[in-house]
Amino acid sequence: MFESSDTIAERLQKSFSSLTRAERQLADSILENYPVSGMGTITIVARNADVSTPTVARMVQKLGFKGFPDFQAALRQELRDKVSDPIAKRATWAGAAPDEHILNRFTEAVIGNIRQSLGQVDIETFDQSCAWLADLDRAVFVVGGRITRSLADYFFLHMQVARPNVTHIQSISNAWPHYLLDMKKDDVLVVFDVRRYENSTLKLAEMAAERGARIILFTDQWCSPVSKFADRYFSSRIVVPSAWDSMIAVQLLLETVIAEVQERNWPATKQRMQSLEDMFDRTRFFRKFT
Amino acid sequence: MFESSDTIAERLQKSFSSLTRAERQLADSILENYPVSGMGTITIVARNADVSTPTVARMVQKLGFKGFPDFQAALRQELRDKVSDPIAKRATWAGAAPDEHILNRFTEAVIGNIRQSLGQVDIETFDQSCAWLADLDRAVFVVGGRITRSLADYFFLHMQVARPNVTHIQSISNAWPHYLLDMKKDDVLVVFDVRRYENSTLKLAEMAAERGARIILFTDQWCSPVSKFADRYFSSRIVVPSAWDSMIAVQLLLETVIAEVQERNWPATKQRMQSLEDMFDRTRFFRKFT
DNA sequence: GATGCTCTGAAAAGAATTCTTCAACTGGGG
DNA sequence: CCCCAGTTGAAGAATTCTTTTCAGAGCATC
Repeated sequence: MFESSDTIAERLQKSFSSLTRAERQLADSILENYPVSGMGTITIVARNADVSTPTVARMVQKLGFKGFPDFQAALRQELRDKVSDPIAKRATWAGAAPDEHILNRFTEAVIGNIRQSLGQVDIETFDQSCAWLADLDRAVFVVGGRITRSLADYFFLHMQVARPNVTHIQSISNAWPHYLLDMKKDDVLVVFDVRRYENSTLKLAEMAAERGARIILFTDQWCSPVSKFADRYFSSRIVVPSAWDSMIAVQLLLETVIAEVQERNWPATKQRMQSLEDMFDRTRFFRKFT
Repeated sequence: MFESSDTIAERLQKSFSSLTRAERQLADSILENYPVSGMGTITIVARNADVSTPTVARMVQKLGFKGFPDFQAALRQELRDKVSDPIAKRATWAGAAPDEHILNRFTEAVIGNIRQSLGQVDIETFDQSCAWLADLDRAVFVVGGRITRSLADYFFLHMQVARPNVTHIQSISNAWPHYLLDMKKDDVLVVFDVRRYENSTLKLAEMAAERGARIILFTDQWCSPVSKFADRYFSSRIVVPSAWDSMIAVQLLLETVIAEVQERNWPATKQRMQSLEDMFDRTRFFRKFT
């Protein structure tokens, strides 16, 4: 009678003529605020439609469901499909490869991560972080961990272009405390910490906080314990179909922060970039074209 | 503590830092497919998040609800409001920010880059590159440039987990030629080179090619001259609304390659990861949870 | 390395819910 | 006017869900 692909709304309309008076009343009520109205308990759904619970139970069975919970599960699934993003469901990314190719599966997951991570970013956090980083009166320190050291390095590199007074606290040595000597109140410490969270990073953050530094943390969805000491933090989703984690969402935030900081300091940044170019020209490390 | 006007998503984010490990796992699961994931019974919600039912009950109380049914009623009300809102808010990435905010503009550009870059990937190139990298008879060398050194470092780190015999040719010294001594025919050299292309990288690639190494190149859309010597290369779009370039598309390809190589060598990779974990446990550099 | 603390999930008690039965009702036809 | 088929809702039984209790496990501290 029903196609298994039918939505519940379709089933209701298809069988509307074979429903009794109270059942039609119920169907109307469900369709009226579809699909939310069907989400409560059977008691609530019944009361909203001014019918009795057995009426609801009977009707969902008429619709081909085993019982009310079965009906509701179908409704939830429908909503899930509907809400899940239109962009996410896009055609495959690497057009030449089949859907199941790792390129497509991986990219799909990454896009999802980006969406989620961006959706959770607090704008005030972003703007304030950029303001601190663009403030030339504050020195900037950057520290990463085992996995995130390359992110820290990347961030350091670009901050260095945008402004003076940036220090990368290399994670290789135990000389960390030395850096703290130069850290003044209101200086900025940018911390990267993802699973597995590192004890030494936590200690460093704690001591920096004691010195009155502003701490900006980039972490994953499970949130590093450094957040206790952080003035602002960004948490990103990093799960991909793989045995380890993807840094893409973190890097995206990072690049955006860099872009914004450079923008805020544009005159200075521009001049620094120019000087850099000049020096490159003179050293001939780089090729001008091709 | 909470405004009564706060959405549940906001409450979850606000109090995320005060949640425990299992609770964060749960919060994450609820946010992942918001708000549908919170709609089932407490048992279902708990199972989806891989936590116990008491954890769910405890968390919703922390969020200021009287119990799970109360929480769910609030969720339903929220969904009802959202659905009935006639002006469906246009989809932006960072929903809280206006369209013109740098977060949205930048992300939009990055997604475009990813789409373009992925669309141009040749599957044979991808598969062949992974095959070479997964072949334990070949040694792997990695080299980056000024900007790409952190990408090279990231790649090196993860390759090292997946297999033995990986070398990162650090760009800091002039000791490059030394590495060539160990490079045998059919070994693999992974080169990163984006604008401005570096002379020393080009020279290195040329000499490696002479020794019969397989060269895999990651470059930008304008294509480094190293491509002359490369057996396979990936070019990615890297333009963003900023004075410099975005490495996101490159990094995405990179991570996908890593995922595939680890997959191809899974038994070995798994064992190496296990050993690594064991060593971490013994050194106590890392925290197991929280 | 031992002690105290917090957190977590298993299990059970308590509180809903869902389902079933059955009597009452409605409206049409004899 | 009465009867009957079909429908409806009240009440109880069975099930499922929610909450509480409690013991074990992991982390921090000394």
